[in-house]
Amino acid sequence: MTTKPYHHGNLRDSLLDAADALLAQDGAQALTLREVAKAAGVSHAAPYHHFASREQLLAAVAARAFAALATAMAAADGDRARDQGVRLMDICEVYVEFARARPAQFRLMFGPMLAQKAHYPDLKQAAESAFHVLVVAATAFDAARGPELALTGWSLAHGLANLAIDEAFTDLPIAVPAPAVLARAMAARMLGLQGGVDQ
Amino acid sequence: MTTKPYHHGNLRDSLLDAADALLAQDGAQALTLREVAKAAGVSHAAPYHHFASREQLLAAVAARAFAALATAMAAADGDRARDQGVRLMDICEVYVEFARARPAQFRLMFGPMLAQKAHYPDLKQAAESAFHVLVVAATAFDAARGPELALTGWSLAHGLANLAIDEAFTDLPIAVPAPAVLARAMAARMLGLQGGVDQ
DNA sequence: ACTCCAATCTTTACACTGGAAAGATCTGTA
DNA sequence: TACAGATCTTTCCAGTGTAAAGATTGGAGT
Repeated sequence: MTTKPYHHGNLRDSLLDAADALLAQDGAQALTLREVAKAAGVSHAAPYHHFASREQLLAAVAARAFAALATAMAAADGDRARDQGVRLMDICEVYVEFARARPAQFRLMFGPMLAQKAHYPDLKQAAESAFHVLVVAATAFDAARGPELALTGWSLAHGLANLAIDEAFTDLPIAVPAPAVLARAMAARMLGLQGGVDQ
Repeated sequence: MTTKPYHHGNLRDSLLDAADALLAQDGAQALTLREVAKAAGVSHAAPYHHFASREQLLAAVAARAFAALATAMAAADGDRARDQGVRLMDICEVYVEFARARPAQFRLMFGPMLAQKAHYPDLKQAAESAFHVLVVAATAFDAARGPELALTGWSLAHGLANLAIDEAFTDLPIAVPAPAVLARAMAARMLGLQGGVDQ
């Protein structure tokens, strides 16, 4: 039998992984440092040697999630052969689907807990690198209106993503298409292309 | 000297008021039931005779905030003489400005804490009544595309509001107009009107 | 090989939180 | 006036984040 070593060896990453897993189950609200520590197989105070506080741990988790989002958005933008407008629609769809696939992570990224991102430089930079993908794609579509399109597209995708995972669209007195469809339709309208959902 | 009565008399509302005030100061994260009780001048267990849990108290606060938002939106839509498109732009602007004026309340309304609104019927109804104002205004603007416009406008305003209070627009490598200006410009583009921010 | 230091992890302790339970006080109604 | 229910307080408990101090380990320099 292999006796457990005193030193974990890779505790920092293990804690982040454990927190990620627990997050998906119960949401950030119910995430406990002690549970994270237990899941990683260490004592409840061990995390403090890698993170100054519970918030810092969560900020690190959120930073990793932002990196994943940026990667997914960049992948959607990756196929340079396609039409530029389609690529922007793809980015919006990926954004919304990311939120729907990882609602707890998405809420953590933008939620009130880490609202003052200025306190977490790494987190802020990770968030900006994701936005940067959108700015570049929007500028490629229309150099003059690029920044405005990026802001509008971000707002659109962000609002849709939030409302979708909050289930604000369920039991509404009007017919609502699937989020992914909505994302493409809204993006198309924003770009001045045809392709509205109702035609 | 008037000795304090054993019965508070209007504790439920006082608790909601106190919670509202504390919310604006420190955010929902830091809001403590015991502080709320102290602010209302009662013992720390008194709130449990009016709210089953901390979450229920916060849900009630959020429901009141939704009612206030619906009122503000209805007021923006109130002047029936104006152009229908302008009224929709007004609603979007009011939505964003509400979030900026009461960020903590706004985050509470849509945040993860009360994500499963199905558990709080009053809250859900209050949220839907606010959305209803938008649906009616959008349908008045364009009967056929009303629902789609309402969903798009809501997503747009909601995303912009969230990003604005998260200060996601600060230190961005592009020039960003004031949120209220952005709200009007985005709404105008969505409606197919002129009035983009860059012209 | 030995020493010593710094990093890593554990143990112990504390203040604070949300909530349960039981008792005290008041208010309306018969 | 008696009493029943609503309202509020007191007391208590488990769980949480975090601080502090001690135990264990690996590695660098001699």
